[in-house]
Amino acid sequence: MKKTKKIIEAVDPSTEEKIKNAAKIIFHKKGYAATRTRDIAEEAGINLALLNYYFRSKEKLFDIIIAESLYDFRQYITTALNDEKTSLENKIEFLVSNYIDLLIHQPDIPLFILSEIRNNPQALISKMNPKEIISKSFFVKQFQQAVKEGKIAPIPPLHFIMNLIGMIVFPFVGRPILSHVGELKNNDFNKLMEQRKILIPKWLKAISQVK
Amino acid sequence: MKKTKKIIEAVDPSTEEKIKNAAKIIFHKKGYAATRTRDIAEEAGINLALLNYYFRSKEKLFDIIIAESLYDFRQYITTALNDEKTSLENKIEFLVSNYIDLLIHQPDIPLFILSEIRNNPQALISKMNPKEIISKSFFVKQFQQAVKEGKIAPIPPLHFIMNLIGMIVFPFVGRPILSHVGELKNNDFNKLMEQRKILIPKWLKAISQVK
DNA sequence: AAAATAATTAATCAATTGATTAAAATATTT
DNA sequence: AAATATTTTAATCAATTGATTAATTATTTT
Repeated sequence: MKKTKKIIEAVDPSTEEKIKNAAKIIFHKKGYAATRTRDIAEEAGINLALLNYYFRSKEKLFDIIIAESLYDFRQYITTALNDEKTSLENKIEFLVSNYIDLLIHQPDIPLFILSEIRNNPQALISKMNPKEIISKSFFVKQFQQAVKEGKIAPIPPLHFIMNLIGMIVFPFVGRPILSHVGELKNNDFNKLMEQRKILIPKWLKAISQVK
Repeated sequence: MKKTKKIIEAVDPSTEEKIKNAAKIIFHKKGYAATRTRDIAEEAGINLALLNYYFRSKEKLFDIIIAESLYDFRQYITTALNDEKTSLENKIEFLVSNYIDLLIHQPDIPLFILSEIRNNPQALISKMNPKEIISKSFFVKQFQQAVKEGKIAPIPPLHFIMNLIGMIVFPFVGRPILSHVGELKNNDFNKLMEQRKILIPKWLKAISQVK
């Protein structure tokens, strides 16, 4: 890393990648404050000094990890919300299904992002810029059109968003409690989430008829 | 605190209370790991040593705070779920309304509990013992009866619980994002939550008809 | 092969932080 | 009022932790 960045990445990204992968695991699981750089080094199987050698500081490494997490998080929403070819219903089905898939593979992302936002709301929110994602989306245009046509009850759209995201995300955030209540094994939980891929769109449809 | 505990509490609880109140604010806002005992002392306006004088350690103080938070959290559910006089519908209305009231006054509780559970799942879950609360509740008996009678679609009850708690809790957990998306002022958010007191029971009813 | 560059390690530093101590101030008891 | 007990404070300690340094090993370039 001393002279040119390009050379390192071309030559041998393995150490750098090892650190990033380890950092992602630990940061996601414990959050910024509870994470020790020594934990990351141990998880990565490298000397502690290498962490600073490649990433300068804990904070800079963290910034990279959370930026990538936010990117994943955004990507699944934006692509789903902006397909101009699909109907409103299809969009919801697509969004729910993709989102649950992401969370099955990276279940710690929501609580990680939400608790880091708590510590530093402005910075992180401006990075994910959710207002623009949603308000400028093709989805919202279709939604407003559906309200106009009387196909959807005229409640504030934010309620719909809360219900949509909440029904997807909350099970993952509350997973330890829910697994305990339902005596779920690892796989049982995922099965329930697979069911929700089908059910949530139906539920949202039913909800949108309530006045 | 040196000799008899009773005397202190009787004589002057104010310092002890100041510390507890400050600890609650800081722990709720930042979580255990990110909280410095010095932050608590400053918030309470007392000398740092007094924290250890009254509570021995950061961890013991934290245990007290989270135990009380869990107690509040439980209390609102258990009382609502176990009134044998009310109907299923009334119980849900009552639960939703009470719960939202609690969260309007203590909006940091859910994310606080959820992120601390992430760090120490077994200990905290055994303290709140959600399985017993729910499975032994009168509510569940009524719910199962309603399914039998065909009044509710026969989906796993856990889905219903996820939706119920998720619709109540998620807005508070995702509040910074949602407020940004909806350009909400402090009071706007609370107004939406007041609306949800009425809407969530209706939505749950609509959902329970979906098959 | 020699020189130069990059990666890795062990040792150490400095700041932070939870906790303690001994003395001072305040309140209570006799 | 004197003696005793309790509360509060300033100073300090010891462990943790993010970060650096200087020396060593590995790799690349000439």
